[in-house]
Amino acid sequence: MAAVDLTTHPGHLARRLQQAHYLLWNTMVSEETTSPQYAVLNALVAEPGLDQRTVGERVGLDRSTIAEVVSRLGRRGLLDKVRDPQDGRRSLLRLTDEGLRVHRRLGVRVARMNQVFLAPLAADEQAVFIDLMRRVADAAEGLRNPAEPTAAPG
Amino acid sequence: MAAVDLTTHPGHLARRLQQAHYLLWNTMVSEETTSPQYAVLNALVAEPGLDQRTVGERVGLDRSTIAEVVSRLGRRGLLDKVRDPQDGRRSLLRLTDEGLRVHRRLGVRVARMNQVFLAPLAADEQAVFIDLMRRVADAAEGLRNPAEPTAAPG
DNA sequence: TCACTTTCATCGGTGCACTGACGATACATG
DNA sequence: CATGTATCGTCAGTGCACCGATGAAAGTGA
Repeated sequence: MAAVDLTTHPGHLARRLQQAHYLLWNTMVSEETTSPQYAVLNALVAEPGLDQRTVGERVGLDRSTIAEVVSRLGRRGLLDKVRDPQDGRRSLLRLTDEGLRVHRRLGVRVARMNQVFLAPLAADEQAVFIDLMRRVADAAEGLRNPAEPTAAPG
Repeated sequence: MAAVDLTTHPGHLARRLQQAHYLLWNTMVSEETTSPQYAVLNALVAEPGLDQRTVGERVGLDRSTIAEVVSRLGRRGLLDKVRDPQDGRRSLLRLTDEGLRVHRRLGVRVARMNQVFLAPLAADEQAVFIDLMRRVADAAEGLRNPAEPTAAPG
């Protein structure tokens, strides 16, 4: 009695979606470099020397998680980490040549995987899907950062 | 150079979506009972006495993960676990009264949270979103189970 | 009856993700 | 300069999610 159909629950679907993507990534992109790790590499390609916290913010990882991911990437020699001489609290990150190589090599496979992932949808549906996911994710993340008022608050 | 815009990558969005849902769940539904745990409770409300592996299949958890989730629920006294006398490999699961109570109590909050989660979308968009997520997730999971041919294959 | 194979649960290992607490550094005010 | 506040990184703890290996139980076939 009172059991619910979870296939209509967006949260449950989001979880299944993420798991499906995880598996697809493992088979089509890389078994060594995970999707969050690739996101970090990508952020540092765009902005070399960025500090750790900001990288985490860019890719959607909190401070604890970005610390672990960065630690793994550093252990594999894909990035260097140095204290900011201007601000001793910050860690500045920069890709090594090997990090750049890995990022470049994975790029093609990531694009292929995205195609396979979205293949069940028609082209116009794919665009709608991306848009809807982004709007929901943005809104939910906005609930967490409770305002960030540019103008003066009340 | 060659950095990519991750906000157009469905996998990255799926991860952010799942994280957003995780946070919303924690604040609006429960800090003790997680979303996967609720899914297990729900599956057992629908089919009491189901075996552990099938429950995992219903809610999208592999054998290792369902074992851990069931272990936590059992430790909290929300379900009972007994060996199948007909098949000594299987574990049969059944909710306790407390498990039923928790499931019933969370139902209302889950519905409220789903509304908040989907609030940024118009009503018709919400239906489309659910449909698209389900189709992508189903297809990707289908890639894993390599056929299950009902009729004779080629 | 005796292998062979399949299925289920468990265990160890890895990785992501959160919370809460901590120490170090920086900044802001008096 | 000293005190208080905010920020950054880390650590400990919990939970989900995967893989591969192992062992127990069941089924299959010679």
